[in-house]
Amino acid sequence: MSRVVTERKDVIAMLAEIFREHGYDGASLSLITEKTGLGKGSLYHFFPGGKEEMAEAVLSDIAAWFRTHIFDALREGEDPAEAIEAMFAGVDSYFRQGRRLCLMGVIATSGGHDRFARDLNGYFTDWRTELAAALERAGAPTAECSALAEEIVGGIQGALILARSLDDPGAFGRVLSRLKARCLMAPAS
Amino acid sequence: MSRVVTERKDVIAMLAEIFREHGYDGASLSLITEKTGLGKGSLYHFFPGGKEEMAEAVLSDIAAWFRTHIFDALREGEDPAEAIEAMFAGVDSYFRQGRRLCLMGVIATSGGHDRFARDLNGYFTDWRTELAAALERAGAPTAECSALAEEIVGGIQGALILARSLDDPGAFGRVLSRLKARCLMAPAS
DNA sequence: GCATTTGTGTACCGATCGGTAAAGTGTTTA
DNA sequence: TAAACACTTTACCGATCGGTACACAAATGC
Repeated sequence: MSRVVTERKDVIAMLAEIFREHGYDGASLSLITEKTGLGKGSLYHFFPGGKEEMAEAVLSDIAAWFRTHIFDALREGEDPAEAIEAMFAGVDSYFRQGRRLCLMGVIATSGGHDRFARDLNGYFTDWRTELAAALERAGAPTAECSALAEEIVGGIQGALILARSLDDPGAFGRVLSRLKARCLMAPAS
Repeated sequence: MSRVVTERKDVIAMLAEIFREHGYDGASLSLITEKTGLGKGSLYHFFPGGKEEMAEAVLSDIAAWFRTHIFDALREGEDPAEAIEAMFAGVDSYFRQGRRLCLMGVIATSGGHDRFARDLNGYFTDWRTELAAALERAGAPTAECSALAEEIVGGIQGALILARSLDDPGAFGRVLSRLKARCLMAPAS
């Protein structure tokens, strides 16, 4: 049944926060052991590939979350406008109203981003593609959809950086609602 | 007169590219000595405070560039609309059409961002403030200006991350031109 | 000329880096 | 009950980390 000891998925969740907070290079093994409460032995038991496998596991975990909670809804939702609205709500919640960074963005600006280029590319490509398709289904002009999706996906990343840099999480929500307004406006245009 | 040997400002320019490319933690002293061609002795002669002073110098150098080339023009330009247009052109050029990351953004997503929080906050605060003021002078509705400026400054950061992650520098220019269009649209609304 | 400043190269420091090895502790299964 | 498995602890590895000390060379000032 439910065990008290730490399972792999719990470790991944903790690792995600550590990488988010300190970046890939900044997340040293000693920091990881300290924050997770797990010794190196346990860590290398779960992730024989070491730090790189840890980050890989976290990234693919995040990618899976977005796929099931955001992208799939955009693609399969009956009402595309509703799915887009749900996307904004989900994003706001996932990034804790601007208090949490996007690990994909963190890795993208990290030195060793080449190592994870495939994950990053897949994540942003999927998001852009699915959002563009949903926008079109919602009635936005075909020519507009791809560029608008690009603007929104990028805008979310930028808003997170802005909120963090200004030490003003509220900036995230403000930008988010403006981006959402653009979506609702597009079909009418 | 002009010397062949490396001057402090040349070192700062090289350091900027190294930090951009590898992040703060990823830019090791050995990497810095290799890329700059300067030994530790020279480095610590220019920057007695070590790596932290190097980053500090780079950040204040960047802040100064934006102040003189972007912010001042936004504030003092006779034609605010023209100054905004120049801002977009300057930004596109500065970030090499999306092939260069913003070091402020890189540091913001870096673990040791607390150390440079003041620089980051100043940079983004100034940009937002000056752009909002220019927008208002250009005829945008007062209530709109601050939020629009926030959206644009954030949008630029996000576009850089997107361009890097998608390995598609063109995405930067596309988002940039859409953001610019929003500025030109605002006064009319 | 000589002294001073400015810049450089080399060797070294302790601390920490990511990673390994292997003995030990449970818990599960046959 | 005993072998098998899952997980942890501890000690250790060589490499690299950021930083220091100091002798040394090149330019500069008088």
